[in-house]
Amino acid sequence: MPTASDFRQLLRAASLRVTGPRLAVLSAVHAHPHADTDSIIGVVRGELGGVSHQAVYDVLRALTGAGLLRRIEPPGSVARYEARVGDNHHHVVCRSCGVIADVDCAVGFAPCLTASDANGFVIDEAEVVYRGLCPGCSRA
Amino acid sequence: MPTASDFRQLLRAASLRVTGPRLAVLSAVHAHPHADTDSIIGVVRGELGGVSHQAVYDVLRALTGAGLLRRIEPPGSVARYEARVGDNHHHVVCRSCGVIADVDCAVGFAPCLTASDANGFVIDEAEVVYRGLCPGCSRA
DNA sequence: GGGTTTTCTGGAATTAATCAAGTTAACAGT
DNA sequence: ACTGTTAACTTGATTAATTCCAGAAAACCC
Repeated sequence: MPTASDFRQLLRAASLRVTGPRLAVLSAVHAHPHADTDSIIGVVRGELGGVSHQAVYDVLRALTGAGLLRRIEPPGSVARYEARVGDNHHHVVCRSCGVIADVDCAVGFAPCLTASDANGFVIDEAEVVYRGLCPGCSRA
Repeated sequence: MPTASDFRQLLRAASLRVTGPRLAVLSAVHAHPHADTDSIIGVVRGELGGVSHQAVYDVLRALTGAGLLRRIEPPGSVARYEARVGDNHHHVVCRSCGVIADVDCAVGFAPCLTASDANGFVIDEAEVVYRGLCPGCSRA
């Protein structure tokens, strides 16, 4: 788990000002992968006290834009954020309880990126969402 | 393009009552693939006159549940609907203008369904969203 | 430390979608 | 065809997530 000083460096490296809300959001997302905005607001407020929801929205947007966080929008869910960036990984969503887990790319390269017919689109990324049942729900 | 009588049969085969709003929604989604709910409401009202938005929401849910329509939720967009169901096809979203196009599965079978490590999940489906630039935007 | 620029606060507004109660209409069975 | 039952639709309010806005605070370059 990175330290506050690591987060500070990440922000500086991205030419972003170092602020309390930003450090707290980075820490919260590292500690709670796939958390939605509301949960992150809760964690951040638990750490810093009063922080406006708007600040968290702004921070999430800035950090996502800078590539320090990744925003995912699973079908049937609000936006969620994770700190694993830069590696080509995907997600599996449980049909029953909605829990999300990471799934590494099966074949070692960007999966399915070579679509047969892209209708003239220039494709640069493919995101895969798997659906199924998590270990707990598949037992029940 | 299917006729009103085709839609009627589809509804009956799914044990759904045949109503004006349902026929109009089926027709609208066939004519406008990847349309969002608001656009569909507009098309349906143009055809039938006054139809409540709630009716359209209800119809879309019923038809999706019956497998007559498919609901997609592209990142950064509201829910959209399409009439192509039952074939394993995916979508490409233009980063610039947001237009959506169909992409057939590259390899002929469910792509990437064989994830290397699924964390114990029982995976039964994989949906792929490609991102890139549409022909128009890639020229500009 | 001072000035500039970005960020945060507080509150209102927007958008998508759902909920709820009552009315209307489809269709199965006579 | 007529009627009863049940599903579907209407109307209006409500929730949830997110964004917009103007002003106050604070980060950081010098």
